[in-house]
Amino acid sequence: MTNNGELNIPDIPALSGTTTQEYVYERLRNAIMLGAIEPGTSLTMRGLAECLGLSPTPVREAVRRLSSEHAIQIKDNRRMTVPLMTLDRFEELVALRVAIEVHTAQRALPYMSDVIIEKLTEMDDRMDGFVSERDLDQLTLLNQDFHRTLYTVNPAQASMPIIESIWLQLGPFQRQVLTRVTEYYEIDRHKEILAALTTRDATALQDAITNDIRDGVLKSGRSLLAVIEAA
Amino acid sequence: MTNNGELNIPDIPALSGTTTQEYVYERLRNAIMLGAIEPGTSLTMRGLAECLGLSPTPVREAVRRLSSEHAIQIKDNRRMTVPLMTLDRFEELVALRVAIEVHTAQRALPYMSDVIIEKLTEMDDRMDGFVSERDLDQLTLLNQDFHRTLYTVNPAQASMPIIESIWLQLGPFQRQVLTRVTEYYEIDRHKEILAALTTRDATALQDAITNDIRDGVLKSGRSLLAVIEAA
DNA sequence: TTTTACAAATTGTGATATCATTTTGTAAAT
DNA sequence: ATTTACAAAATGATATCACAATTTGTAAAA
Repeated sequence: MTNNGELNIPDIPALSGTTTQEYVYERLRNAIMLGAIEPGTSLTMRGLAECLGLSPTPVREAVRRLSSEHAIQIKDNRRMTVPLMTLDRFEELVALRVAIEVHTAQRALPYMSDVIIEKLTEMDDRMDGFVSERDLDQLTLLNQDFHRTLYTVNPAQASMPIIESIWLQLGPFQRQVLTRVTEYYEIDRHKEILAALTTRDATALQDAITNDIRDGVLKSGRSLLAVIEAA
Repeated sequence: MTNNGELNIPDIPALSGTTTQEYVYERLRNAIMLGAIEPGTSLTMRGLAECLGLSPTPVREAVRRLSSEHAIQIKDNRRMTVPLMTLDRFEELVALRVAIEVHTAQRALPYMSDVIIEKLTEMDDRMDGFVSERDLDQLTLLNQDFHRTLYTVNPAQASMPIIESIWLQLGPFQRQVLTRVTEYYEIDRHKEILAALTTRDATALQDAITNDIRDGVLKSGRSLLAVIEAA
C-alpha cells in the first residue's frame, strides 16, 4: 500500500437511490474542493478503494470523471494527484472564471425576480455569520450556493457545469491560500451584486461579479505562488 | 438486444500505448461529433459493448465520461441517447461559445507569431478545398483544428477543454442542420480572423470570432428548431 | 381490439479473477 | 556511501461473474 493510510476523506450523506460510483464521485469531489486531499499527495486506485471500503471498479469510474474535469491528474507512474497550482494556470483560471461568470450573470439578469433577490440577500446575511466564525467550509459552500442560485434563474442556462468545473480546479489552491493567510478580510462584493440586480443594471453587475471574483483570493494567491515558484 | 444492430460507429485508428477505455471514448466522441449516432437513438451499455466487440467495463467508463460532458444523456429507463437539441439550449450554447472563444482568442493574441499565422492561413486554404468538395467530415475537423491551433498558442490556456466540450454538445445538431440545408455557403470569416491576427487588432479579432461562430449555423439552426418545436 | 398478468430475457452495477507492467524492497557490488 | 541487480509485491486494465431490478414478449382475460 501507499501513503493512503494517512488519507482522511470526509464522509458525506449517501443519497438513496444513487449508485456507488456516483457516491464516490461526490465524496471525492467534496474532499478535493474542501482541501481534504492535499495537492501533490500520491494516490492510487486501489488505495482509494481500500480507504473507502469498496472495490476498485466504482472508484476508477469516479476518478476518471474527475480526471476528465482536471480535478485529478493521472501521472505516468501509476500514481494520481490533485494537481499543484502554477502562477500561469492560476491567472488563466481566474480570468476564465470572470469571463464565464460575467457572461452567465448577464444572461440571468432578464429572469431576475424580487423573490430571488430576497433569497440571495438572506444567503449573504448567513455568510456574514460564517465569516465572523471563520468557518471556511461553510463559507465556501454557501458562497458557491449564492453564485449558483444567481446563475440558474436562467432556466435554459448551459454554463453552470462549466463554472462548477472551474471552481473545482481552483478549490484546492484557494483553500491553501485561505489556510496560510492569517488576516482574511473580504470586502463584501455580494452587496454590490445585490444592488446591481435590484436596479437591473447590467454594467454594474459586470463590475460587481468581476470584483467579487478578483477580490476573493487573487492577490493572496499571486503572492503565495510567487513565493512557491521562486523555490 | 436493442436496436443497436443498425448502429454504425465509424472506426478510428487506435493510438498504440493507449487503453481500451480511452479508445472507446475517442471513438464514441468522434461518432457523436460527426453525427454517426442520430440524436434520440436508444443506446445500452451492453449493446455498445457488443457492437464494439468489448466487455462492458471499458465502455461504461467511456460512456460515463461522455455523460459528464453532456454528450450522452443517461435516461432513467436504462437507456441512453445523444440528447435532442432545443431552441433555448441552442441559443445558450452558441452564446456561450462566443463568450468563451472570444475570451480565449484575446488571451492568445499576445502569443501570436507570424509562423502560426502562416500555418493558420495554410489550414484555411485547405478548408476552401473541402468546401467545394462538400466533405462535411473533413470540413468540421479542420475547422476545429483551425480554432484549436489559434487558441493553444497561449501555452498556459485552461479553456480549451471547455471549448471542446461545447463543440461536442453542438456537434450532433450542427450536423443535422448541415445535412438538411441544401444550399450551404459560408461567408469566409476565417479571412477576417487572419487579418485581425496579422494586425494584432483585439477588437477586430473579437468581431471576427463572433461572426465566424454566428454565421456558422446559427440562422439555419434557429429555423430548423422553430419547425421542430412547432410540432 | 384493448387491457392485464406474468414468465423469460435483458440490463446496469459492483465485486472478483487474471495478467502484463511497474514499482519497491533488499542485498550484493562498486 | 552509491550504485546495481533482481526477486517480491503492488498496480492498472479488462473480462467475467453474480445479482437485483427492469424491460420485453406472449398469452389469457376483458
